[in-house]
Amino acid sequence: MPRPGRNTYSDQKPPYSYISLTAMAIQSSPEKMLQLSEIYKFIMDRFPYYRENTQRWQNSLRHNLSFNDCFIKIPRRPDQPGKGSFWALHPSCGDMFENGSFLRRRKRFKVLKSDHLAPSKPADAAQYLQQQAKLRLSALAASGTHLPQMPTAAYNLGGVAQPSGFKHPFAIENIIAREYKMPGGLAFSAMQPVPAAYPLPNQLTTMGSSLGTGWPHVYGSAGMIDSATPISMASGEYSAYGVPLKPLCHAAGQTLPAIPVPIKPTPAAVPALPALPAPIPTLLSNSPPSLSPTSSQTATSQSSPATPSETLTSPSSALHSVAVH
DNA sequence: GTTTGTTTACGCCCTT
DNA sequence: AAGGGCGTAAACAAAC
Repeated sequence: MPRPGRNTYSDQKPPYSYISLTAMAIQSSPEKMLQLSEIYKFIMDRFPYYRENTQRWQNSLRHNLSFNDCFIKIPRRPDQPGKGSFWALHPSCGDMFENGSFLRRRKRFKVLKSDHLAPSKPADAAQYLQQQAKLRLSALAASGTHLPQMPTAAYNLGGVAQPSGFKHPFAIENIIAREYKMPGGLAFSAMQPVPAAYPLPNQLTTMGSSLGTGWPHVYGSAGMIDSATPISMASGEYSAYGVPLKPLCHAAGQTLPAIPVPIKPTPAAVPALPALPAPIPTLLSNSPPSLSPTSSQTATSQSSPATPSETLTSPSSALHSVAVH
């Protein structure tokens, strides 16, 4: 394990799983979706450890992309040929990581494969999502229920803002933010890791939000994606994905209840999702689980039957996914 | 031929 | 000890 105060961290393996790294990469992108090669690049740019043995870890990473339901494959548009698809995070996978920490998942994110309530046609799916979202929003409005905790908030309808609460030091926004928020956009020197140590995983349970100010194993680079840049959701900037809803379902052949909503719908896809707010707030800006340190600890020590994934405000909540153990 | 994606298998480690 | 998460290897297929 990397130890604090050693400048060799930079070459040591980061304490993040491939799932975490991939999620970071995807979340750091303005469009919340990346091609495989871009994910590779993100990781290699930031984590020197992964500049070696690329065959090994990239194979593992691909395995994770395919194996884990939390990643969804978004096909290219027919008019934008190329190799490979785009990868995005499943809208409901936000609570995979405890307190937003990307060290180790609390539970594995799994999409239920049988859901007779879920529509099978893309058009139906859109309506289904829309309906569910409305229902849940209505329920919320009626009850005054508090908003959900985690990244599913990225799919908040109407851009309902969450108060900025406790952010786990290993949460995506913290991990990524530390880099590009360097004054003047300075990247870390390759041979001069930041002095402060990053917290060891086993320290997490006692860590406060003030910990982990340095990320010696993380380098910035010229190739960094500037996730701090305000995300333009102008429809004219929509890029590659045709977003036929069906192909979004992970694993061909599966009749998935989960219909990943394109984070940034193409004009072509908009008609299919008429009621979905086009600009979906970014995960980075909304992901912080509105957990106080106290509540997060509670969530940690006692996994209540009602998981945070069962949120009530977003279309994604209509996606019948569940964290299974 | 290379890259991308899927699947299976195995072992290690941690939590329960 | 059992179960689950994770990392790794490997085989295979499809797309480019």
